[in-house]
Amino acid sequence: MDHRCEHDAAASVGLKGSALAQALDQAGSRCDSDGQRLTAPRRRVLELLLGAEGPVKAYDLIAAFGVDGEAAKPPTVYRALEFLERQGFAHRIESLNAYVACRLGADTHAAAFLICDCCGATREIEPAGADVLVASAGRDGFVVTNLTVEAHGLCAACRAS
Amino acid sequence: MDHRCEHDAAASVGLKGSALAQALDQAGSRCDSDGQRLTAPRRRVLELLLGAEGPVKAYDLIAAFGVDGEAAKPPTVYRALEFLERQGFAHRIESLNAYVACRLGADTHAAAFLICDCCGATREIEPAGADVLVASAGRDGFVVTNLTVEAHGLCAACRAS
DNA sequence: GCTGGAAGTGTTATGAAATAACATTACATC
DNA sequence: GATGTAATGTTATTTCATAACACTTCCAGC
Repeated sequence: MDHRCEHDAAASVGLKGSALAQALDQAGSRCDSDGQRLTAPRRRVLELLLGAEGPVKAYDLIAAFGVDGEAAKPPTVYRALEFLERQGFAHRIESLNAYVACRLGADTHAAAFLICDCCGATREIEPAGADVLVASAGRDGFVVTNLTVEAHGLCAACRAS
Repeated sequence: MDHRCEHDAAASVGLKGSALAQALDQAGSRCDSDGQRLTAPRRRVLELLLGAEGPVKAYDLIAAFGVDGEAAKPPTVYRALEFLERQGFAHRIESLNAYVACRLGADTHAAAFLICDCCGATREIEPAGADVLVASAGRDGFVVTNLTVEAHGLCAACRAS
């Protein structure tokens, strides 16, 4: 989204150094125990997402992929993103065409996002009220397998200024 | 979304003839009283959306725009869509990159969608539980201006077969 | 009725996002 | 070490959306 203000509210701080390494190792372990493989490109994309301060566009990942500054081919990154989403390590934010590392750590889960249209800060939250919607849909015979909840608006910091 | 089954569940029947004309006139009246203009291209795009049986891709609108079969230029349709969304006559479905006419008639409102990944049927519903989410966000100082809720899954018909 | 500004449209071109298709390589397991 | 599956590499293309600028329409105020 377009940043209309100058606040650089870093809602989710990017991981660095040992914290980053630890998060990656955790992801690796979880893949192992799930019979999945956190291969090099997948690990690299997750690393980029975890290190970022907010949602990242696919083509920014593509550009940043190579440690030497060399870009990846689009399918490389899109495949990795698909895997990371499937495993619950990352989420796609539909209304931004962007991707974030999952910050709630739990297993595959429904996610919701608060997206400040002013500073761009994006916070992942538990989707309050989702159970109500799923139940309501269920009464109509509709089974929800995947739920997208994205709330745009203004964060506290941007409202204050 | 890809239709994986053969059900052609028409969740929202496309309007035709006098029903369509009436819906368009109603939209025109509401624009008048709101100081807005339902110009020719806007009216045409709304007509296409109302006549469709489900979500429509922007480039399908572009292709179908000319009554003589001639395509429109992309900005023509995208501008019209932007207007229709702003006025609450249409919604964009982020997870499909597609657009639908609003079926709930009310003024600008939050919308939610149940999208069957099998037959493609898409139903607009009142976003049950949205109040909970908005309230929850509000407690954190976040003011929601726009809410996207899209539930993917299986509709009753597709589950049955 | 002229005029000036805002809103809307037409048009060309381009940018951004995502995937199709097919060749090749890694990896487990038998 | 043969075999099948999963994952990756690579080229090309398709799909989705907007930038930029010229032109027209509409209407409020003179």
